[in-house]
Amino acid sequence: MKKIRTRYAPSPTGMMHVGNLRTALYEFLIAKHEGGEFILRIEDTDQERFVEGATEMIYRTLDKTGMVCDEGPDKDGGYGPYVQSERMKTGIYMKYAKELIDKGEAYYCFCDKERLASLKTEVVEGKEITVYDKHCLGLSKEEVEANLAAGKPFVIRQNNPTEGSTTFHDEIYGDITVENSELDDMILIKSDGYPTYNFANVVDDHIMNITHVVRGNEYLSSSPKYQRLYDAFGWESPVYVHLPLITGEDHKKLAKRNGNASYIFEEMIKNGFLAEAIVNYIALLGWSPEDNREMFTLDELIKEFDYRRINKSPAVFDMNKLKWMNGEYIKAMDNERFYDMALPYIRQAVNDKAFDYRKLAAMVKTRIEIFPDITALLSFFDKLPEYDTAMYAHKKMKTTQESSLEVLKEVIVLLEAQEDYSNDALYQMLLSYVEKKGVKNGYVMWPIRTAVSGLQMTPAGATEIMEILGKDESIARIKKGIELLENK
RNA sequence: GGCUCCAUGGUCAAGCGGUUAAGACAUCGCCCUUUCACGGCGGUAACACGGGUUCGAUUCCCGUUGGAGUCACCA
Repeated sequence: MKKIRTRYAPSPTGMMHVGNLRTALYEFLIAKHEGGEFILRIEDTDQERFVEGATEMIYRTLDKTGMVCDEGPDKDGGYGPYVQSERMKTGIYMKYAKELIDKGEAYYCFCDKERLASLKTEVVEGKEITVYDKHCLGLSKEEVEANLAAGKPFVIRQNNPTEGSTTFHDEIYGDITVENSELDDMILIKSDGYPTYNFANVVDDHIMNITHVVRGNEYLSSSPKYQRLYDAFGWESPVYVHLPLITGEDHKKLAKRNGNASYIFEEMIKNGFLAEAIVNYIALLGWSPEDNREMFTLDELIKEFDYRRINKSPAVFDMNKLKWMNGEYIKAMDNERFYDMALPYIRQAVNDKAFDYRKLAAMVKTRIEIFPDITALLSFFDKLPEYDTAMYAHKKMKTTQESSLEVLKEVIVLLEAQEDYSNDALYQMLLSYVEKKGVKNGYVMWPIRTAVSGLQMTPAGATEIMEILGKDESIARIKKGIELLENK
């Protein structure tokens, strides 16, 4: 069997969102699952939309996610160049377009904007629908020559039949047939000499020996036109794998432009998501393994990924579930790596106060989903928040404001006498107090924790917090609590 | 609007003619606990509708409805 070759062919026109990333991932997995090759090709045929730095960002993203390509602009595998603007300089697109003209499968078109505008027949949902009328197909050879000689601007259009139908086969969606009369004579070569995406794509995929064309299903309805191109050239068509769309909460396709920044990969990384978690999550958007497994490393995905199990229906991107998964990755993370990643957030939360950062890191590790969660969890260490004394009353702990005041007053004496402020020592000390008093742990711990944190919930128990805070600050906070309760 | 595709809980998703219709997130409750979290246990919640085919349809076919995609000298 032929070695599988897939390609990721982004256009450097901006940010990469999770939809693009998922396409790249599936292309990567399909190839790697069968020991094939994954190729990166930059499709920069739109000179107007080109964005400076977009190509570098694509490299960074692939690098960060571990999708190493076998061939690409910086890794020649004998099929280069891998950037379409460079390929164009070799003249291949024009050469192939002319071959099509010779075969009668394409033709020169000299129609100007005005004439094209007059063709616009209707407006649907704000979009103008134009169907080209094959006007220039009727030009004689002499007229074409004369126009060319006069330097008149031209485009080259595909010449599609007006009768019959075209069918192509997709691995996920099966056979898809479209009436040829529905096929517009799309432009192959633009008036600036650049090929359109449609044309460059087919030519390059063929020349580069791409065996599996994997792309989003927004291309499904135009695929018959690509199929006609393969047929016109007499080329064997590739295996098509169209992927179900990923949508936002609104069930609409993720758009790169005017899209929601929260779906852009780099933004997500900035916002505290892990690349591994994102990759794992999007792998499951449109595909599922044979068993019920959900947690996969990239290598495990390569092993398990069978593209025949790809879904047909679109999938809503669920930020909630990604957060959950991110939390799972954080919990499973190596402590050192977690510490390094958490440190900036910890320092920010405690305003660079001289606490034991490692202990703080250990406290929050199992309690966060994304790194910025750290701030809200730890900022009380920096500054005791204002709080309502009603918090001292807790039904389950059997505490009231009065009982809390009593406990705090008794305990502050013990705490002042206490020298060892380690968690264990404090806990033992308080436990013996609890025992002497003949109450439940929470009866004592709850008011202390409240006084020392001012919060309903904290990432640690009372004694752990005091250990971090140290003797002076702990006592100051408890005194403050006593004061509040006395003056309520 | 034409064309194309899709249709299992709020979301992801298993199922591929006979099942008590899995599992995960979210949600709710209980247990554990120095609060919360973690962890454990459990609950609520789905085959869009109507016709066929069949002994039997979530599963196959047709239609309806609903949703999405597309209709550029953008990719």
